[in-house]
Amino acid sequence: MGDVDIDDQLIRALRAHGHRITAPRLVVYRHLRTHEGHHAAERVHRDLVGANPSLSPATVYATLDLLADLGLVRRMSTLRGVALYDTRTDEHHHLVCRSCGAITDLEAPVPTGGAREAAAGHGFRVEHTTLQVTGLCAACVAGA
Amino acid sequence: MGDVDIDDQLIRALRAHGHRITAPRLVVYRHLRTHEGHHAAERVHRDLVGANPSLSPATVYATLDLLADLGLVRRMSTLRGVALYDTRTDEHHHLVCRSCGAITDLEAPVPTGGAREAAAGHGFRVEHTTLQVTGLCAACVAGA
DNA sequence: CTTTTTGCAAATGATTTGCATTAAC
DNA sequence: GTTAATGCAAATCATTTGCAAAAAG
Repeated sequence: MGDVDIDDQLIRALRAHGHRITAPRLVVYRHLRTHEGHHAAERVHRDLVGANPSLSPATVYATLDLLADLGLVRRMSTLRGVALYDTRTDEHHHLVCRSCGAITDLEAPVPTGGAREAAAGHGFRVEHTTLQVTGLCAACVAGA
Repeated sequence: MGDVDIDDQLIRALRAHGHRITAPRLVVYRHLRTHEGHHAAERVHRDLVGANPSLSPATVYATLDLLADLGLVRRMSTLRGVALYDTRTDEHHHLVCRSCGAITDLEAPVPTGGAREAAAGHGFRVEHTTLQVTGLCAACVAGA
């Protein structure tokens, strides 16, 4: 996906929801789309402020939340403190190391039909499911 | 489980790992075992400080982490900010409302064999798996 | 006695907020 | 022109830390 396509995708989503197209939004979204993975707001700000000296942390925080609301990224659950935004919005799973905190994607089939049915039975409107696999990553098993 | 049994369970776990039996640890653990659910450290402190005026927040934080390390409770992933401790340590799943933030237990069969195999293939030592079902809870579907 | 644990107060660090200014539309 | 969005600084809030005093073993 080229920069023009990335911009287009964001612009369409913003327009569709009555939001304005602004420079910070384009900068943040381009950064995410060219660095797929799990992003902390503070880190995004640090990565971008060099080339965009006027970009404020508050704007990065607001922008990431907006992108999540637009469905362009996904706010992740984390074991501790910092909020993370996942550039992937498709169904996938996570390995979470309880020792070093590393979070990596896990590609595996996880039948969630039963869970979705049970959820619906409680009147819950399911939007997404993801399996969290916690334990020790290979590096931590070897090390500690 | 009576108070004596609760104390016994904690005392055994502490002894097994070379930790001391202390009043704050008994107080916190009794509270958790008599109020099953998802607990924030700050809330636990507020709930207990009335009857235990000298109990400090720092001790509650340390105690909850210790209980998690002992495997008596489980540190939960949350969408935002506050850390939660789950009194359940058995395999179960969570409904997470993205509107009101409510987290409720979900009883449903979720075959995780494929995920566990895939994790092991990456050298990951799996300790626990849990499905996060995100969306809108019944109340929020009705309300907003 | 020795070492861990506690409680307190201060520090930390991510995130949010208020508000005047700027930029979209 | 109007209104939303930005940037800045200050505020917030959960959590952690340093350290002397207290308690466990």
